[in-house]
Amino acid sequence: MTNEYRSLKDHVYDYIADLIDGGSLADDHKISEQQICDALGVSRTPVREALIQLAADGYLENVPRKGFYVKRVTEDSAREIVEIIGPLDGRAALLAVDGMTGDDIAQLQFLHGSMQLAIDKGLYKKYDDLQHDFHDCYVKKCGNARLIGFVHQLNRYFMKREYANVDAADLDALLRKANDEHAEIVRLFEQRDGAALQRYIRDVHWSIENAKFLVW
Amino acid sequence: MTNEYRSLKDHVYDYIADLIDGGSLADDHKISEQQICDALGVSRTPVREALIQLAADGYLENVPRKGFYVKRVTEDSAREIVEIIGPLDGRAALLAVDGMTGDDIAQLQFLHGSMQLAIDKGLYKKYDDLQHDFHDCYVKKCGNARLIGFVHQLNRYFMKREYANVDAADLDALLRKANDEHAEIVRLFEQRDGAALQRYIRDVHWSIENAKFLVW
DNA sequence: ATACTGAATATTGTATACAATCAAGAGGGG
DNA sequence: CCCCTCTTGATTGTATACAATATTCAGTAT
Repeated sequence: MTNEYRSLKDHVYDYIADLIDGGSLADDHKISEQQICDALGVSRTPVREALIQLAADGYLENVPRKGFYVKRVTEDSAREIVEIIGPLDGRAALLAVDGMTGDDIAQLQFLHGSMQLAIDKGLYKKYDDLQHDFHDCYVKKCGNARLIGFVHQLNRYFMKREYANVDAADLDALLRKANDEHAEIVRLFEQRDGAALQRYIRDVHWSIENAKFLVW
Repeated sequence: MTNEYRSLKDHVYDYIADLIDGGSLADDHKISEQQICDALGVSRTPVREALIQLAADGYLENVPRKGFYVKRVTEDSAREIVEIIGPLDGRAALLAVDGMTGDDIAQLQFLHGSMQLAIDKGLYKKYDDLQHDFHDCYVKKCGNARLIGFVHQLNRYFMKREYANVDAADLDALLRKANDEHAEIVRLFEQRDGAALQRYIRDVHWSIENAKFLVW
């Protein structure tokens, strides 16, 4: 039996993390400590502790004597993420492949189909949600908690993509190409070819050359 | 002119991080908040804030209602690190290669020579220090702060290697092989062959197959 | 000697208090 | 009208206080 006690700090952490992940808090939004205190009925101590942890985990940025701000995706941070995610996601697939059940692979197929549908209907936000689920489907089975944490931290930013100033036809083509790659990934999982999976995800699906087509 | 204010929390963070990195705090050691307060003459508030950040950064483990403990390298965490470091270190080399100056490469050569000397003299701890410097020499030039942070977090564990229960001859052979690989890495940097560097570091130098020879 | 019990002590988690700094706005001079 | 300065109120960073939980240890029973 593990220790299931959760401190107020942990509750505050979840509360703010959910707000950010759910999109309720805009980028660069300044966190008001007082507002959190009032909303949850706790003192500033656990709130500040949660904010420090959120900052360390990449959710927030702490400007000394100014406060905590929701970390926005700058051009620089987007590049940083694209430069790292391929090797990590690919490695996760390699480590996960042996543990994937038939149900897991069926789930991948389902998500691939759902994404195709989302593209057809122009539901780009929905596509991003599904893409997140798709990659998480194998990442979470890689058996490496630290790797899972790294990938989750990076994936949070992909959930924030905005397609506002992108040509619709370009975007459509971009997503269709990406989803064709998802089909290939499913195929390689079916074949249990870990080495090929790692290579394909790392060098093709997340290729640095493709990065310039990624949009925020 | 940037904001160079450093809070007490930041000083406490550095103080404890240095203790851990310097090896003054044994694995599993329980951090005494009061002891830190007395040593630095501050109250518990900034100490606790620093401890929470250190835990989020992988230095410490927080057991609810028990306290903060220096994170030890278990068999599991060692495996986790070995599974991740290759792809990241290799990618860092790829990104760094164009920015490496002649001085940087001379530094790599020097460190390679120093490591050879350390092996000859049986100074294995010294070897680990130099190895850390060697990899840091290019990692820090990759232009990706997040990647640098990840690799540093992983490298901390390598600094903790203990060679107590390893056969001396085996260890000697192991380190000589590793340092031969360092020579090849230097050569590839001289040739500015980023693609080959990435492959070699990821698949040969940090190959998962080699992992079983790594010792703690 | 070992294993239990409970009081005494220490430590953690949280609330509150206070000093230092920041942000916003009123008023005055160019 | 714009810019500067000063004042006021809000916010951050830190110290202290206190309640809840954990640890230690003396005393007792087995």
